[in-house]
Amino acid sequence: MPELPEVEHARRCLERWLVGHTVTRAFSPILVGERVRSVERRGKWLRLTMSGGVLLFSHLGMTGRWARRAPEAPAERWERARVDVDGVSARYVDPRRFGRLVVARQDLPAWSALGPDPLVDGLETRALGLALAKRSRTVKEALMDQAVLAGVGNILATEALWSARIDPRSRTKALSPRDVAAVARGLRAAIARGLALQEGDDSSYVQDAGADNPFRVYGRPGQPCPRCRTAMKRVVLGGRGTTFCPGCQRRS
DNA sequence: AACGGAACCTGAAAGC
DNA sequence: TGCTTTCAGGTTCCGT
Repeated sequence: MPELPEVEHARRCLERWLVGHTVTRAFSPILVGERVRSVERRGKWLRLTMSGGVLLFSHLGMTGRWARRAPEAPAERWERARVDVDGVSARYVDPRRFGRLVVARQDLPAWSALGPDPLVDGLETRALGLALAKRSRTVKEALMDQAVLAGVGNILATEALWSARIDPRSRTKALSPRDVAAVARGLRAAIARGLALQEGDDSSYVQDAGADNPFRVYGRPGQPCPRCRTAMKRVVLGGRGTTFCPGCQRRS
């Protein structure tokens, strides 16, 4: 689930595997011979800074992940790229190919345009309220706007709005300061939960095919709301499936 | 400028 | 069983 928690986990993995080491082999010759200085994250983007100032941006799209392998290990199924240092090979695997890897000398526009990152910059209720108020769409769509808050995707938005008891179709303008505070709390909790799910020396998905859904609301239309037992509904907002409880999520 | 919708690509799960 | 449809954690482009 490449949303903020998964990407943060990927960041920590890449940092552990690569920082301080020199690239011995990579998908781009520009990277070979460079030492990896740092691995940063903003929203769903990763930025690796190399000793010579070269930058490597990585976005995991829908199905991307980084996996640690031995340099001599065969290519993974759907492996798209690799970055090797002494003894460690980081493999980029992405079945759907929505992810991106970009070598650049300057920050990408997509990176620079990101709004505040909840972990890097903190998630302030007041700033969130101001950003939301500028949009005239539904709260759910506004939360997923990367310029409002970097890193929030379909799952975090869905879970946070359920926590806040707010109907995802509510208009941002209609939210009270209390509502915004509740959304902020919901997001912080969802991010913390997401991070707690991450484990292992691999940025792969926690849930392999067939594993059970670790979320309370996301992906559970038709099931009883964990809070009030009303059957949860699925609607489409901004082209994305959205699950919510019509019983206890209020429309503002 | 802002919004909805299609496109990008591939696989898994559900439906018939 | 097998063929078809639907859906998927994200972004970007295009036409209105």
